Amino acid sequence: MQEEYPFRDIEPRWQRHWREAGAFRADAGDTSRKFYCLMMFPYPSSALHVGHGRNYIIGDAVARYKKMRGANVLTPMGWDAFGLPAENAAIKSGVPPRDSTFRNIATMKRQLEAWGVCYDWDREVTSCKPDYYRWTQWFFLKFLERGLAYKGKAAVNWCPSCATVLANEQVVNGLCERCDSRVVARQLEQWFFRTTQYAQRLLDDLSLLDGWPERVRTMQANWIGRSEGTRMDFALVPREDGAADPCAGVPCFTTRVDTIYGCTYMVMAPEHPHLKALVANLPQEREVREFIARASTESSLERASESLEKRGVFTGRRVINPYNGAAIPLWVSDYVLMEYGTGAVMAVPAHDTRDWAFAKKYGLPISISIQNPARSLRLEDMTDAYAEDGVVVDSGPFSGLHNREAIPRMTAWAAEKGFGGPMVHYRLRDWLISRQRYWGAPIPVIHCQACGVVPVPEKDLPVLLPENVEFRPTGESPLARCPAFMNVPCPRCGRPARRESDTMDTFVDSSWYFLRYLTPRLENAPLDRRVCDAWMPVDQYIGGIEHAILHLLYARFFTKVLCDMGLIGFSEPFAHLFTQGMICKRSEKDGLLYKMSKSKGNVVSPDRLIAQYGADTVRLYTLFLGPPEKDAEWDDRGIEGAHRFLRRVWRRVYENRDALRAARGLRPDPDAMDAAERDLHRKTHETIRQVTRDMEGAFHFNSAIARIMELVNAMDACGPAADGGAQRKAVYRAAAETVVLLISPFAPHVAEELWVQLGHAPGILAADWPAADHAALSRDEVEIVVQVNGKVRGRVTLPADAGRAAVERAALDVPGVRKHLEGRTVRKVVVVPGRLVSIATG
RNA sequence: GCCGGAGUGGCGGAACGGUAGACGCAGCAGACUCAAAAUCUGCCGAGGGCAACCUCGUGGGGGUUCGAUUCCCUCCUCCGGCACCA
Repeated sequence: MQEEYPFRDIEPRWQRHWREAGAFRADAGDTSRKFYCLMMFPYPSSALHVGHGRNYIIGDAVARYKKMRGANVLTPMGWDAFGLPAENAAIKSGVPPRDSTFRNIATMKRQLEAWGVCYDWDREVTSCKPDYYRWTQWFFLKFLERGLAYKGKAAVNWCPSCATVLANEQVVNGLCERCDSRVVARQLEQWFFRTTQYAQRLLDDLSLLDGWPERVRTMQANWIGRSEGTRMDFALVPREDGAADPCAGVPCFTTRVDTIYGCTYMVMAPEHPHLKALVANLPQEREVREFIARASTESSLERASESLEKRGVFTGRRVINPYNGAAIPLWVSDYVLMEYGTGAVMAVPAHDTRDWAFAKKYGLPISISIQNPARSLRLEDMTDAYAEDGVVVDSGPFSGLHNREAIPRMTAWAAEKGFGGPMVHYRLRDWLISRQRYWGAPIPVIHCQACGVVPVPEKDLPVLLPENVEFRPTGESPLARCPAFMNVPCPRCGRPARRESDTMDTFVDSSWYFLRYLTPRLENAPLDRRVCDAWMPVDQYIGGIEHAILHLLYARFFTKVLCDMGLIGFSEPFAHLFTQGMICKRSEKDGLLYKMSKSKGNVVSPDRLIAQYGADTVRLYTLFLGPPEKDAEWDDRGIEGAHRFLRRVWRRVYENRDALRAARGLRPDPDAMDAAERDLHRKTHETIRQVTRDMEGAFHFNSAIARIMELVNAMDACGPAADGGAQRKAVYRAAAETVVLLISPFAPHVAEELWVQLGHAPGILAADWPAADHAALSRDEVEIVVQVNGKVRGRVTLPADAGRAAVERAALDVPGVRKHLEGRTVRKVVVVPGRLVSIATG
């Protein structure tokens, strides 16, 4: 054994040991004590930085801890390997996406290994490999069969500068994430998954996810955005010229039907499908068409900007308020959105702020139909809409009701009269999965002149991505310019046909990878239900908060669909979710804190730090930074402290090697200990208790590590002399072994090495996690704090079993306490056994 | 605007309603050393006092309690999510 901590020698050696021993290979057969520990699989972008590391280090610590607790742990890893960055790199550098992706995978795999993070690599999955995306395509076909996949026209995010569509998450505040150009809407034929069909179940089942952070559940609930209200049809006043209309009426949705008697006009979105027909050949047609044209050129950012005054024009048409029969004007304005509700709203300026502003601007009538509790609302005093609750007034048979009471009654009335009724609306929209991009799973359908959209027969899967494709960004999928790919006979009629050139959103790939890990090499099916049902749900899922909505919602949706199809027997994929905070780093330029990322140029590579300090130091520091669910600031100086600590642990074992060896087999005997030994013995077991609590609870590894540091500090106060007593050695050895065991999930290499140095067989993962001995936690004497009027005025040491009366008597007798009681009468004494006495004076 | 989360030393952060600041970083002093590094020891919220000690202190204000960083009300600030949502 060397005096200096030889991490450069230890770490590669143990990494090889774990790999060769298959230390992380799960026992596929026995799932009675199964623990599926999953980390979100990464996108293989160039290389990992220490910010990424947090995710893997947390997961590895959990997996190691669970193994020591005797669980059959499954920790697989794979690659979310399709995606835009590889393709953009190909446009820039000419390196094919496949090449750069596999090169990046090799780099990241090496980095993970150097970190000492272990996986069952036999189960590795790579979403861009045909044996994986074949099944992604298969799921698409199954969705298509069940009517859950469909093609429809939709507005997509279009970046004019990159000449491509962007995913929602690539649009930041209306700007392209990469080039900061304004994103505009474009109408394109797109493929969708019908997520809206599952909106209610996705919402309801959130209540089953009590192992999820509350905030993630809240975010999902907000995203689904269930809103209960009323639907009603406004009949059109027929045209004077007698011309026919495309529809009999205009449906609209409201959550405030109680205000309907105050409705003085109606507003349509510029994109409303019937709008142009409604104004055909009217004097207003020209103005309306100009308005529509102008609205269509605006970016969503411009349209949504609060500062922009809402504009609108009168359509020349009127509609009938179904409640009171009033004919009211129909306007078109950009403050109404086609994508929410029905694309038309009833406007109640007296009780809606936006309607108020619009009515004021265009001189539209305003009419009060809800009174405040004081019944003091007067139109001439109002400076804004009254949107609060109140009493319904001037509303026919509903006048006099409280507005909250009126809502169900008025809704029922709509149903009774047949012009509307209750309606539930969701903010959630169908999932747009088309991408006009090359580096994704091709959508497996064929377009035939005669037969229309024809699914690729299952036996022809996978639809392979062609190689040697040109990547010029033109807005059309690169696949469309690849004749060898595009031209195929129609599977139905045999005539020449063309393949779909869009590929699938990469979130489709990541919606089922956790199932593929369970039978990664299965050839005739994507999964095996028996194996899935035995291992699922994932016991602990660990990933970044940035996936709180998209990935986690899509994966839940997929799981429910697969469950409905009978492919699996459970409907929620992730029982416990842990979302770690981001690692940030202060910018050298402006001194501000930014998320560590390549684009911000503030990344810290693990490679150099591991070379200089070792993986255990980097791991320990990463976990010690702060509570893992919170963002943390990376400061290179702090890493010295972690290294110093490991060096100290190493040296303590080295310095005391003779005593430690001599104590093998000796058991600490509380009856034979002196006071210092008993303190260390107690500290050892207190540390076990506290660290175990941190591991089981909120994963507060930072405080777990602090506890272990305290134990090492305590060991220094009770060092064993080479010729010292047997008890001293035994207690010290027990403390040292405890440190090694407790530190092993965080700093596994040094723990493995010291475990062997302490005379154990290699393989600390097979050792039992220590258990706290309650007898060791007890004390003969306790220090009691004495408070007078809430302030600490003294302490007294008493036998632990002293009775209340004795404690109180002793407390009142402490000199510092007596001083503060002089001239006062004791009003009340509270005794907290073993802790304190609180005295209140009159 | 709505919904979450958070405000504690110079810094990261600890504290089942019970001694606020554990643990670490940075800093200061000392030991060892020719010297430095490493290591070890001590100090390290603010103010007052020769000292024993005293006062203040967990974003502000109020409340519950013998006792509040912790529970309740209210306000302020910051961060995150959603947002012309009808």
